[in-house]
Amino acid sequence: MNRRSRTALQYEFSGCGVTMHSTGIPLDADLLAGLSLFTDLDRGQVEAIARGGWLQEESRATRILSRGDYLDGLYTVLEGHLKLYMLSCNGDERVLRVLGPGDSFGEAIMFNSIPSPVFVETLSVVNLAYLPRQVISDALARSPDFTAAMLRGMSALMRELITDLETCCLQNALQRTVSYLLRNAADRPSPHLEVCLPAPKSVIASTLNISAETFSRELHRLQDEGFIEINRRTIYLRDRDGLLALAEGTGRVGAGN
Amino acid sequence: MNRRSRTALQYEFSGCGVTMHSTGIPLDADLLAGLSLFTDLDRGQVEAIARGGWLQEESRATRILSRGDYLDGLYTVLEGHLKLYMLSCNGDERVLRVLGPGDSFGEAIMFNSIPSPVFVETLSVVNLAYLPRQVISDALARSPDFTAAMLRGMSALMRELITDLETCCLQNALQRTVSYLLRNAADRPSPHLEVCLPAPKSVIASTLNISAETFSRELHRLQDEGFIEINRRTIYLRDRDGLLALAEGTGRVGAGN
DNA sequence: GGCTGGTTTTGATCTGCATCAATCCTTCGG
DNA sequence: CCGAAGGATTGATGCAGATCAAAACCAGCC
Repeated sequence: MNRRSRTALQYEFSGCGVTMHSTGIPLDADLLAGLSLFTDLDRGQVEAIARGGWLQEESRATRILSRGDYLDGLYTVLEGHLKLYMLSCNGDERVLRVLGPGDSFGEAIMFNSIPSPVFVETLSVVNLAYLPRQVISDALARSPDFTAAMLRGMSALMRELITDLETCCLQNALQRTVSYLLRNAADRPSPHLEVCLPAPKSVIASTLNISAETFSRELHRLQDEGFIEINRRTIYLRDRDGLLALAEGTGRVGAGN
Repeated sequence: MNRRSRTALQYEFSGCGVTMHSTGIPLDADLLAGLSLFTDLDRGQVEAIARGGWLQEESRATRILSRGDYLDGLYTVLEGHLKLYMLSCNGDERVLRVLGPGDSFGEAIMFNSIPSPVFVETLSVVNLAYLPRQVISDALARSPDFTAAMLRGMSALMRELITDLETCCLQNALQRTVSYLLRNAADRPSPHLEVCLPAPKSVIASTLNISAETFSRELHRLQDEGFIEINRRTIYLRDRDGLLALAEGTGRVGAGN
């Protein structure tokens, strides 16, 4: 079950200097400058950050961070996708979120020097920028804009976590299913009301914290009532307003009796 | 359900000879300096912050913040306790956390200029420091230590939210109860294994996402098995290792048959 | 075609916890 | 001392969703 893999921690112990590591691949400052966290920085500062960090290329299904790990820096995703998840004591996996380019992780662990509460694993080939704590601290001290961007980013994350908690604590299985559909249909242009599940139904169910069976049942219940139409992994929304009402808890769906 | 109460208790004290801001009562810099957020600041900076903000005295059961509200500053608790909670569509209350002296709220709303996803209400008479955004921004720009403290605080909050998610998604009622006890006993010096609940049991139960009845039952089950001892709102941990095992899922507790 | 491995569906059953309801136990004010 | 009003406890009952089990579906592949 535990696929062993090399993590960034290897670098931390490889040398005693804070500045450059012979093991690290240099970062491209242009790449960094495009990320929202760094847009407010001037060129020189981005270059300083790029010099202080390094690129990490990871293959698919590599564990980057385990529960309990410490981190003396943070990661920013340059390319690819990762999942951030927790494990229950009996091995159930609960995916918290999927990270993509521009997302960061490790801030909370770094700033507070606490062990990671979560696992992070690649879902594809991934390019990461690793930025040691000192580099971040320097940038914070030098640029109020960077500080503001950092605080905004963490605030946004907190907001998402609260939404997750809300979803998982005070919505039932039907509402969670409907919310998911609406959330992911919203990405598409307005009349194009279809959702293509990016993963097996069992994985989607896991992110909604319901069993695959229940997820299937709820979807088919929605289909029977004419709210949606299911075709393999593509789901067509036929009655968006009805679905919205269901998500709010104001709508009604047949009890199946 | 909504107990209306006066939000302007402050005026009773307005005649004490201190000149008033039109907006509020001046803050005591000494009080602020004692809070973890401000310990790293030098005296002059704390005084500047105190001058920029003001004291807000609130009576019990007063709503400070509602879902959807915007906030152009943040609150720090000086005295008393508040609950930060969400409401489901059918009116069920889910308490996210209980705030006490030294805790802050509103950062995420302020830094990101988003409407509040949560409600905040006093559980007792409460003294709050309100600090406008500009005051905080100035302090951040002036003091890297303050920035660091702020980031640490937000990181700690995020950590707690993740723990909450973990608690509520992959632990059962007994484990949640035990985890709560262990988490809050850890604060105290090592041999002093007692937990004093900062709020009525029903509020604590809500933060654990279980009903008050279930919470009571689990506590008494633990007491019957000799793991803890209950005395009003104080709970003595008698078998910490046993409790740890229970939280991990490796321990066993009598099924009551 | 038939075989294999993975995903989805469907039905039957089980169970943890909520909910409802009654009682008891504290404060606290008069 | 009584009575009222919140908590806290305890028991009885119900239900949403998990779990178990089996079938159906759906590739790809020899």
